[in-house]
Amino acid sequence: MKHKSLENDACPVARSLEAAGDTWSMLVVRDAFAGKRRFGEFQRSLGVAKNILTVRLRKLVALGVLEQVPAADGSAYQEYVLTEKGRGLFLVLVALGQWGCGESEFKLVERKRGKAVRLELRSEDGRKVGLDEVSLASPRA
Amino acid sequence: MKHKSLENDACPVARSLEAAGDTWSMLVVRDAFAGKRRFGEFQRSLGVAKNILTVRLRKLVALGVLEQVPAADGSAYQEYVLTEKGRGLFLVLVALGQWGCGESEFKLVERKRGKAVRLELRSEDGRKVGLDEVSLASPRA
DNA sequence: CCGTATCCATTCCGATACTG
DNA sequence: CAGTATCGGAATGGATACGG
Repeated sequence: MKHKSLENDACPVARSLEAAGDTWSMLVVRDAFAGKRRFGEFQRSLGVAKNILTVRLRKLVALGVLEQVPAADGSAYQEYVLTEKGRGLFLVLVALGQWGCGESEFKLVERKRGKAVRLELRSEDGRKVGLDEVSLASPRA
Repeated sequence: MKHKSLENDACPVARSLEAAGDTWSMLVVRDAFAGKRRFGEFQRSLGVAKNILTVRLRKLVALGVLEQVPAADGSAYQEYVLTEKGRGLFLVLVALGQWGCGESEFKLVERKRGKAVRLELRSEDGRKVGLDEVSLASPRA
């Protein structure tokens, strides 16, 4: 049977994995957040085969994470920039980064003041909430 | 060439994708957070082939996300439970869930008070920080 | 019930060559 | 530079059969 597409799964986590659930997509997004826009920039940064990159870029465009805009330098090519939806993946990226660093040495700073910023769970009234104090009431999670 | 392992990549995002960057691993983790522990529970919930599940469980154990413990019911089998490290993936799961729901209808509640909880960026002194106010100063991101 | 083993189809990925 | 085309090998996934 064909590999099940998660795109229409009831669980939002599963749906999100459509964009995050392969080796390269999130790394492309990471590079996009780092300001990369051109095919060659992604290709050299990631060391991915060009045909694979082509497919991934197309998929991210189809998912509405990236959009193609005419190159700023007047060349005949496209640049790939994050959409509003794509920028929403920032929290996912930060969560992955924090976890990969064991919760301590991940460097995320507020531009204006240069102070460290962290990802946290907060209740509606702004109180900090611990990982073990919450329950997931999401569909099929 | 062999598929590049991200395990030793300089970027923490890339390293985390070793655990999150395939179709099934994060869904297994999601189910583990939902209280599932047994091979068959995962298998029926995910509809994944048993051989693939075996491989994924082994990988998550090897990565220190899950650990095997003797079954509570005295059967000869194992149960798979989240380690401390594995529980750290909760923020990643929440980030994916929030994104999949377009930032609104994701249900995460504080157990004690039943109030909604959200994932946010906060500066060291507790101020809420917007997505566009921060910069990533992480290696290779 | 909990896996392991095997087989086969599909997909993914990397390398290379090629085009404009 | 920015892709497209093609190829082969590796990994992934599904189905099923089997054994503890």
